[in-house]
Amino acid sequence: MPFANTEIPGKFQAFLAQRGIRMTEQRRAILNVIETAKKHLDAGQILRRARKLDPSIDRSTVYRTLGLLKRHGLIDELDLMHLDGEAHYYERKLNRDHIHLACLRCGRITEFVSDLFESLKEQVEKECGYRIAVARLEIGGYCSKCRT
Amino acid sequence: MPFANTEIPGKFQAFLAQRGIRMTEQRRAILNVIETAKKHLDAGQILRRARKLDPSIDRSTVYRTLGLLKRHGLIDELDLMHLDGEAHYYERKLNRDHIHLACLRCGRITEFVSDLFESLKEQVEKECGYRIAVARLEIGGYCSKCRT
DNA sequence: ATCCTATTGCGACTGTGTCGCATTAAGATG
DNA sequence: CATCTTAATGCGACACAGTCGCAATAGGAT
Repeated sequence: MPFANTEIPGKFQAFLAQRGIRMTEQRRAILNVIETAKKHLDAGQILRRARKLDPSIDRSTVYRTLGLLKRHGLIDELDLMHLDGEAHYYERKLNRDHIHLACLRCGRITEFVSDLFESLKEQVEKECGYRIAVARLEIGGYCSKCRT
Repeated sequence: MPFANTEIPGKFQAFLAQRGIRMTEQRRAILNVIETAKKHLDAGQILRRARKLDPSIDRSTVYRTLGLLKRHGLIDELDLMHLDGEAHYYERKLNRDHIHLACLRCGRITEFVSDLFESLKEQVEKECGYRIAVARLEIGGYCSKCRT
């Protein structure tokens, strides 16, 4: 994922072990792919990369593992404005939420961290009485290079 | 859609006519459904309701019309955290953007308008050099009734 | 080494969304 | 009002994401 990888690889595995969740050959491969990815991947891409590490892996195992990681809050699911098909994209969840900007012309994805975003979430929790689990802000527009 | 319907029904039709876009029986039915909807509908629901007005309408016509309305910025496409399947939901685009809150337990959708959201978008445009076309903030969490 | 059970692969399935093509009908024109 | 052009439609077939039940497999605790 974007943002320099400051996480220790293997963090997922430790986290899951701590909860008594069984570690398998297939999960190791999938976790590895997600933890070392340098861009947002969809389920199909994760499958193809994981198969290079363990060719037997099935599509449904990827979906089941993504579900597991989502449930435990280790990854976030993104749409990235569906620039290319209907698939979802995944990224490691970091300490800090960030906004995703998708350029509707060149397709580049930019990430942006903002204190205003944090304040906005606080406002929502207070004024709407919500306990926020996931906050996804995705913006479609034109980047500085593509802006007419 | 939520937010009291302050729009004049038929606004879509006027807008499209002004651009020389052909008005058909089918489109009238679909526009009618979207303009009078009191909640967020997905393509399948729009199809079923439109068929009550004009039983001949085909699925692909609904998708093509939704595409048309999207391209002209008359509707917004939402995911609503995919609480129920993978479909997209649609709503009339209003003058003011709003945030969608989806309760992960009871499934209720709440809308929220915030000046902070507007400031955040301005910040993104300035600091990232983006021209924003669509901004979608969706929050999954637990509403005041469902919060444990 | 054994055993329990979580996890897997497989196959079949559902549902969303897309597309090409022949037909139909909007609505502009005279 | 009749004619004509072409945008829009219905149909069918398709691509692809994601899900699920079930029998077989393999973690890892004992």
